[in-house]
Amino acid sequence: MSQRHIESQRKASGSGRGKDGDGAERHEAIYRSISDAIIEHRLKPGARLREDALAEVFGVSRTGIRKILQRLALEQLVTLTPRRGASVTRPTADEAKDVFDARQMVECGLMPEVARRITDDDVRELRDMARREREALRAGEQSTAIKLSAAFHERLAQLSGNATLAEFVGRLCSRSSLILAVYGNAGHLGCESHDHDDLIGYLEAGNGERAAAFMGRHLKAIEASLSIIEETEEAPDLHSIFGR
Amino acid sequence: MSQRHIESQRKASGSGRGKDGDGAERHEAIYRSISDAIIEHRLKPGARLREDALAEVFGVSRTGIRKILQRLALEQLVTLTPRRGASVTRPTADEAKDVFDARQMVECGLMPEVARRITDDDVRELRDMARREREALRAGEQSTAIKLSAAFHERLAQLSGNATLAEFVGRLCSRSSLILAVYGNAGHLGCESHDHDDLIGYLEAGNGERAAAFMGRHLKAIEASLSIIEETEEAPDLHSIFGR
DNA sequence: CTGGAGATGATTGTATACGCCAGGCGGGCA
DNA sequence: TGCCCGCCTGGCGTATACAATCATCTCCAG
Repeated sequence: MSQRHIESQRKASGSGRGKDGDGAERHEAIYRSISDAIIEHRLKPGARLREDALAEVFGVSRTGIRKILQRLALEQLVTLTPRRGASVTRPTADEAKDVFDARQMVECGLMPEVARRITDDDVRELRDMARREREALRAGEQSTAIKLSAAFHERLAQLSGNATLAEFVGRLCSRSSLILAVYGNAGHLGCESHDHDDLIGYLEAGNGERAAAFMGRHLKAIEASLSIIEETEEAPDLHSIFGR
Repeated sequence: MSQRHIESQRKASGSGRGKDGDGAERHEAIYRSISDAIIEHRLKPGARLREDALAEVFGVSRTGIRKILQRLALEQLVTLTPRRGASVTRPTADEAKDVFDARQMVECGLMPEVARRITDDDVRELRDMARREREALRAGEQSTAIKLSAAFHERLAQLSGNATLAEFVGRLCSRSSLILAVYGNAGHLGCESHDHDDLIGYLEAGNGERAAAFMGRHLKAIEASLSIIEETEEAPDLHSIFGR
């Protein structure tokens, strides 16, 4: 028992607490680690996630890993095939369309309410997020930029005051990140340079209609930038598709 | 090991298979059993769900029950408090508002697409569902009526062809059922008599706009029928609020 | 009589052990 | 030589055992 816990110490990067922490918090941290790795494309779609390996890396037993994996599966970030284990979800073209249609409906629909409720503090926060995203983009840190972009959209949804829809948008953004990993062009990242800044401007002016329309175009632009040309791929791709 | 499986036999109501089935299917069945019980108000908000008890009732070990409970928690049908176990979620007034706002946005937004895609077979199926719901209502079978009503809305969303949004609507409907259990008036059930039939009529005519507007009024009517007068209740209510 | 502290019991959280199934591989046969 | 069948191993699914924690009850002191 103790051996494992000792193992876990080396993983706890920066965590000063000597024991193994609260447990629940550790699981949350692990969940976020894996989730971030997927969203940032450090774990690519199709990558297999073996329970034993994850359990060893994070210094917990398979039980905890299984719980986390199931949560990720429910959010459709990983796919759980009955006796084959977990792997990072590889979205289909249909799913991609569904996700972006859903975002179109929900995120645009939320804009008027956001414009109505937004405060100066919120505007400041959003501008800061947009700035950091731009910086990451300019620095070539794609991983960070992708995560920040998703975070921006999610934060925006939260400002509507509807927690249920905000959570939904959060999930859609996560899945969008996966979709970008599969169908996105390398050089052409999700959100364009100052789209987000322009959007903030409309919201700050209280113009929900303009914001909604702009968000619509913004999402359409992202979707259009995807190259949804799936299937009919050669042997080497089969290799990666089937995970090994 | 075998003792437990023998125990499970008595539970498997009507299940002819001698062994313990596929396992995954059994879990799915248990999940649906609990989910249905909650949606049909046979398990009331606040009811505690002890793992041991459930494990014994369904003839599986706690491990499987935990998995199911966590899934239900992610769908917000049950609440998992850290070391206190699981209980049927008691929605707050804010959550109720969020859920109905979300339904307003998504379900109405879906109507045009549904009107565009609906087939004669779909219409037949929907009419049948509406008829069964009316019959259940007339027979005084509230549980059945509630479930059928939720199923109707979910099926409707599925007809849009967007699986992601359909799943979301399904969850919203489940939560709505919970909300009705807490804030609904006894005599005044969720969906009125032939609202659903009228809605089918608009869809069959391909009139998405009318259908969306009608759906909007339909949901508003349900929401308005709620008596969202929470808190400031006397001692006996405190008793039930805190679950024991 | 009341408030607090300790012990006890109940219940969840975690880890481990075992069984099963699928896929891979080697040998045998056509 | 090519195909098919059987074994074997790796990894998941489930159950059980253990440990930790919180609530409650009781007893004692003020």
